[in-house]
Amino acid sequence: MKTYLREIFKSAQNKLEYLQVIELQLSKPQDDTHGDYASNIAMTLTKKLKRNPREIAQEIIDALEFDKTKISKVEIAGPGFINFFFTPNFVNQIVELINKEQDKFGLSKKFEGKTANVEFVSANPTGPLTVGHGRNAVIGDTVATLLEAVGYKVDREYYFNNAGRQMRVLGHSVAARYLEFLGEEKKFDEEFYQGEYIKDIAKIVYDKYDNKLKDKFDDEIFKLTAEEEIFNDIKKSLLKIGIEFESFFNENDLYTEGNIQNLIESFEEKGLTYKKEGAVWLKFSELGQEVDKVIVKSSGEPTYRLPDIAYHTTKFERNYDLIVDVFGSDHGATYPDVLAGLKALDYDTEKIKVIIYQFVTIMSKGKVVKMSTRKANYITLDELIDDVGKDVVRYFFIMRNSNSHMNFDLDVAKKQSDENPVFYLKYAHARIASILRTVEEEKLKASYDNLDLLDTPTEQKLVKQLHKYEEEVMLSAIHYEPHKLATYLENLAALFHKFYAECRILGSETKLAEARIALILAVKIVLKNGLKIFSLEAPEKM
RNA sequence: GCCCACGUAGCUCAGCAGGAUAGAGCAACAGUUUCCUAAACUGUAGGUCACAGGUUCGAAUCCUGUCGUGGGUACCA
Repeated sequence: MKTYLREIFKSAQNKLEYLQVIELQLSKPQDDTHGDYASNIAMTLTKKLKRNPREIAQEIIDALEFDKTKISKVEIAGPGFINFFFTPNFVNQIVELINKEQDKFGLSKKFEGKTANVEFVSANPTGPLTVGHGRNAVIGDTVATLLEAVGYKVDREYYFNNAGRQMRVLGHSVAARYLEFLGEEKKFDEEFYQGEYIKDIAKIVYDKYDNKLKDKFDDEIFKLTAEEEIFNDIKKSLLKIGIEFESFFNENDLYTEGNIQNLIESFEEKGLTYKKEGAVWLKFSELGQEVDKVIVKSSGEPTYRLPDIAYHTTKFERNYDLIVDVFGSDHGATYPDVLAGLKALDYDTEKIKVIIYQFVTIMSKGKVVKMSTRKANYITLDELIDDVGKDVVRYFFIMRNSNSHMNFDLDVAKKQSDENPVFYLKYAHARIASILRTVEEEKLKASYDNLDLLDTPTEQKLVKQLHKYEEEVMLSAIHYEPHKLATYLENLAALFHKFYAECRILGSETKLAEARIALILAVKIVLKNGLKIFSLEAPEKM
């Protein structure tokens, strides 16, 4: 529809010169008595032409030449909108197209040949994934799928750090629990990880080594066993919600491969570093940041900024066209440093897109649950999945804008899981499947010969919603906003349920029934394709 | 103090690439099953789009300020 309008406006440019210089904006009016598409072009021209907008609108309409079998009506409304109404005959052609393309419908080749790296989760192996990581995981995975839907070849990447202070404390925590097994009361330090899983890991060490590590509190075994066990659990949890990574990137490799050292030298060569109080500072103030910051501590250890920058240089060296990072709002202040550092080294930071999502506030029994991995007062992602199911968890985390603070009432989620919107979507799909089973028994089949019979307001709304699918996928992908597609699918399901209530198939005249079957087949395909982007099941029965 | 995000119906949130009368779900109330799945549909009620200015033909949407909420502001990651 939109393409056709652009075409007829283009041909009219010869008649009206002012159409050549102005950009044509087409919008979908909220109220359908205002047509299928509206243009504000006459209003934007008022100033330039110093004429009444309605008058200009009339002049434009007179200059437009269009096919009467496609456009049924063009009218001027309100202050000077030009409203276009399409014929069912033209609009309904999409039904056949969708049925022809099946699961390819909605996919785009716009970014074919381009590669993207999406980094997400990236939790260090110090404990099980929590509900908080869940939002990160699902946003990252869904954005990756959306990018694939518009043509990108995507690598999902998990970045982790198995060195450093956090991990030392983890090792000590296990060692302390291990000593408890041996009956030795080593005081369990307050900074140790409190979770029960530490005891499980200590038990594994004990089973393997008995009491041989009794006097080796600092032995690497504790840390290594912990890392291995915890990572296994993390991968299991991820698999449980349908997420698999192409690669796990170990921060430690940046040290052993020399990336860190090379990076420091690069900064030095550019004259961007200086020493002060025994530490190495980077001149962030010359890179558009407020103050200079330490990149190597006086102890000789780099701060987190250095490996983060070095890590991103590897992404550039791996030649990705697009680099996406998914961070919680607690990292909001660190990524500008990374970008500034990369820019100083002449990397094209335009390729980097950072998605910052706001934290999920977990409510239980009317109270806010404060989460801390170390203190072990958290709800794990596994527990949540077991409680409400994978699909509800996934949908819950992408149905809202990443920028919005989200409240998650655990009690409500458990109690009302039946009323979750995800069931509404699935039910629409299952309902169609059910109709199709019945229709088959009645020996009725889909036909595209009389699609123009689908002309009631309800049917037209439903068909027009199908038209929007491709654009919604594209917009959700290029703006990294999965929730837009979720809103779209809910609207589609609502329109279908309304159609179901108003328009029967069995009992209708055969030609109409066949056209309606074609329509619901198309709706089913779009629902299924949309649900697939979210990695949700599209059930045939419920 | 400074930086980032948010503030829309009782609750959870869409709408924010400026457009016509601000939407959905839940909760409340009233209806709809001899008829393809009632996990559905229809209707009623519910709003100073935090507040105050500005930009313009037009602002929930863009800009400035104020208030409120969350996060950040380390030689922790």
